Amino acid sequence: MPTERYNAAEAEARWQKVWDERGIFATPNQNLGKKYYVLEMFPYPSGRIHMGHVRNYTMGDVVARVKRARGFSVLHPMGWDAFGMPAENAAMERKVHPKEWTYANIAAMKTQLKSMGLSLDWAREIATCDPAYYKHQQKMFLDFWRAGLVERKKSKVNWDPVDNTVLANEQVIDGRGWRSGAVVEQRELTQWFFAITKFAQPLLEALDGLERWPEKVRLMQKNWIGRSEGLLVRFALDPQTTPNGESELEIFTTRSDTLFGARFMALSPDHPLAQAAAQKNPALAAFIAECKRHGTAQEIIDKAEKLGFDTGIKAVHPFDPNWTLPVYVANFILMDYGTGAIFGCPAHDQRDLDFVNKYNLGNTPVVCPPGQDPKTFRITDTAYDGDGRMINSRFLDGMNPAEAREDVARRLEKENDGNRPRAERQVNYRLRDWGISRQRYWGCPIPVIHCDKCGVVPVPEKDLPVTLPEDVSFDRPGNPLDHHPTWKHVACPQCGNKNARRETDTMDTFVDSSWYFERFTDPWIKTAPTERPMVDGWMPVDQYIGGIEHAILHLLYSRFFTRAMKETGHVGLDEPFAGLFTQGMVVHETFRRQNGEWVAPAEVKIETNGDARRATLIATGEAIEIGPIEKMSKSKRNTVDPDDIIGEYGADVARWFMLSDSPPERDVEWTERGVQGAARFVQRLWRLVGEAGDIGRGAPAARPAQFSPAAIAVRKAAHKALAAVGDDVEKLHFNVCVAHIYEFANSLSAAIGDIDSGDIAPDLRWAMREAAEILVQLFAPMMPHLAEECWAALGQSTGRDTLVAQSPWPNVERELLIEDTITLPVQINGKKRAEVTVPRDASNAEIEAAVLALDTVQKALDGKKPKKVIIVPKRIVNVVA
RNA sequence: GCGGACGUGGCGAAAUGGUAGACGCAAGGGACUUAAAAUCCCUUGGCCGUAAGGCUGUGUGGGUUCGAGUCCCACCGUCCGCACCA
Repeated sequence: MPTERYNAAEAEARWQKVWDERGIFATPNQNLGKKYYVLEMFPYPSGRIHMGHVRNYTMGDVVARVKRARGFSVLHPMGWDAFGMPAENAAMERKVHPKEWTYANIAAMKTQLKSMGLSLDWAREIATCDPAYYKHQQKMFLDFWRAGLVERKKSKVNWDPVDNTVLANEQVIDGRGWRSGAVVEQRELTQWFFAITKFAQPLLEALDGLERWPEKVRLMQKNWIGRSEGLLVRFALDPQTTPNGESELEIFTTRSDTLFGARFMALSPDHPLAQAAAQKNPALAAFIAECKRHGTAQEIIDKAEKLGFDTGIKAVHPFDPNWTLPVYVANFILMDYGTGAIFGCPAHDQRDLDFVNKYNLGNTPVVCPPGQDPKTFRITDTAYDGDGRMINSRFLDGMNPAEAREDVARRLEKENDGNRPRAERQVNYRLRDWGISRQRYWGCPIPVIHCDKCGVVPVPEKDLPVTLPEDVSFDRPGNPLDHHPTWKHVACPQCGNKNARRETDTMDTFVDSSWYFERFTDPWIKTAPTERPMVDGWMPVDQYIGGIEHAILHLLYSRFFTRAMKETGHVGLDEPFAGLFTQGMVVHETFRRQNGEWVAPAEVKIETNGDARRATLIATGEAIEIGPIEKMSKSKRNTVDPDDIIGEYGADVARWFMLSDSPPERDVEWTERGVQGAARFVQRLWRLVGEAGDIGRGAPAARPAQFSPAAIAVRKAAHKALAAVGDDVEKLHFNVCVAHIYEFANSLSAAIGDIDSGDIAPDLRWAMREAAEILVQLFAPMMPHLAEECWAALGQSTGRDTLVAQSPWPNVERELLIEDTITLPVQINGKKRAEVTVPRDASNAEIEAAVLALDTVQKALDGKKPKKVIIVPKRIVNVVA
């Protein structure tokens, strides 16, 4: 057995080559048998991997390697989310073509990922910017369109007047464009939408079935979809007061029980009735213009006063023809929720109360809280939105609000306003349709042609893909596709009109990432997005792993997309991800110079003196302030480059440390001390396996029939660790797996230390070899290179020539987990006072007798009989004195 | 404002309602060494005690239970998500 230090750099490259040459991680699309699909969220090719990637892909790799060892056909692919803004920014800043920049980044990052030793099937690699990929996306766009899942409609968008582009809500910071800093305008543009709202209800309902998703993510999606049940009520208007004789106003409410507390009606500034009234009322027009000037940025909304303008229109209370309500236009009513109009019940809605208090409209409480006297209950500054009894509400008085809502709904449903009921029960969702149009170059072209005669015409399938032109210029602001001299000018595929134009908008990059996991199941098929037997065989993804930041957007879009693909025949399932795991971030201390400048960890030297730590700048010796621990980011310069770590310590050390310190869903702090601890353990394992292997070398080939107590002890430790790691890895408790492996290594070291090296019995030699092999197999998913090296060294003595990456997961011998005697803690009145050791199969009566015989118990009982003796089998005994 | 999660040694953390602190890091002591590195051994929640041992201890206060870090209620603190949604 070798005794020199394990040389990670040399060994890792060597084993990666072996895996590669033997192609052991390629998963053929045949005889799937027991399948397991493990996937990490694919990266954006920014140019370099970061520690977050290392953590994410290590977790996925552990799962993939364990499942492979357990006999599953494992699909574990990797690809590139390759479209997006940064490539265009690079083009503008560095005069490099987005495609060139993107593919150079992919090449660089692929080299980095390979150095991590991930068990990926690179034969399935895809890049979303490849026409061979986005061709199918365009095909599905057209399929969705035919299926009524794509709409083209006008909508308000965030428009950056400097960059000349639409911005997503996330790209608007304090009302300004994140890049240009320009004040963002609200513009009405005709955009392409995916009709995700058509699936609002199924997307909501299916959340309950996603049992292997974090509760947090399910809840976030539930809130995002935002279902609320209420009543659509048609208020009659006094036509004398409306601009064009309008006689009805529809509102949506969830509080129909408070109708008798109504004091006013309010319209969104964008409401048609408000717009019509403004035509005839310049002051109102001015008010509406003022409302629109205010952005939708959060800060503005928080501070904005509730403002209204009385239109002079009068609405009639649905239960009293003689009761009229003033109709206001108000700045806090959203046009795109409900009907864009409300009735205001100030006593039970804080926002409405603020409004009436400003305009002196008064309020009537209609729900009396429990314990309050209805005669004296008043509302002044704080609305009451709790439960209680109805008051001041005629026929509703005495009911609780839920009963009142039901009563109101029943009455108004029956009442008829000509041919329609006065009210209808309605469900509203907060979820909006997904606007996918982007005025950008580096994205998937929307396969549509605009013809003056035929309107909007789909690109015929034979003409797909619509590819991006490569000769584009980024010198002018705006969309290069629009500026291109020839690209957009085409003939209409329907009528032949020579003056038709291509759609120059491209798709949101979230579309690209909404189905890549389905493409991975057969990335070779050229004629369709998916090959049904394959996609149906592999899907769903059994374990998806990624950051919590995708809890809503990516994961909701993907759920929608899979449903849309099912409707158009591309897949056979609704939910793409059976199991989801959201991993925590990698965080690091921050360092600052006296002048406030951030300093990178590599530039800082840290000295410790007892518990005190002192940092200095290596270059100058200047004292450095050690700041808070924060997410690794370029701006704070607290990043650690995976290449540097892999170069210095090896990939196994990086992988082990990423798994060892914190539970995977929590943030993990990257520390030099921690990395060194992992590096020490790598060498320790190398020595330990060597020592155990030496002892095991003389072992008989066949399993001995009998084992000595020493051999049994070794075997028990091995099989206990095997069982524990096996369980915890299924639960993704990698940090606990790491602890079990440490524990096993410690006990194996101790066992070796106890052996008298003179004459070692064959059964002990056999047990040692078994233990060493189990140890290697346990850490192999986490430190695959070291494991291969150890496995090969152990194999020398038996002539075995296999890869640990291809060896089956060992079977746990359950009988080794059972002890002959068990030691039970003994409590007296719930406090632990003693221990008692009894045979495993002792009866409760025997245990009780043994416990009552204990000195401690005798003393505590002081001659009296215990009130009760509780015996929890194999757990604990509690004597109640 | 609404919703959710979390709170355990000096630190990262374990713990199906059943012996709190496994495992790692850091720290202290020791062995080996001319010395250092590397490695190995011991100690390490707090308080009292020479010791045996005792008391105390999972943010705070209550409760359920034979038994609570774990379940329930209230409060304090931290973090996250959503937010003019009718």
